[in-house]
Amino acid sequence: VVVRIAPGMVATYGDITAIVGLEGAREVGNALRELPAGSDLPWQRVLSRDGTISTRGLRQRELLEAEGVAFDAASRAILARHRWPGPAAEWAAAHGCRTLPPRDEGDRSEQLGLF
DNA sequence: CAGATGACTCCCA
DNA sequence: CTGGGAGCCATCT
Repeated sequence: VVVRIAPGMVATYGDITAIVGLEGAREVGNALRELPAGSDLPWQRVLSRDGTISTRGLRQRELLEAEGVAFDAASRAILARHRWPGPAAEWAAAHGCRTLPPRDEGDRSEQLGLF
């Protein structure tokens, strides 16, 4: 599922668990922690519920900023703008996963850059 | 088997 | 908005 997250987009641990519909959010983190050093899997696109980074050091933030993800003053990724909507219905169905519930209008208008 | 831990979340004061 | 505390669950002592 993580591989499906497009560059510049992010998902929360909870999003991933909801999509796979099995483990608890912590297990997603546990799984990602086991990734080998040079993994090509976009692990950096998975964040905590509030958009903060759980890993230590600056590595994850650097990778995200490099692909265009913006952070606020409190070091939280701007979820309203970069949160991944979830897998397409067809893909989810084909892989035994669930889709994410639609997000509210406030977030949507942020994504469209309205002001 | 009891206890501690952690790349998690929620809820409440 | 913030901190604390309690659920949560697979792993590891």
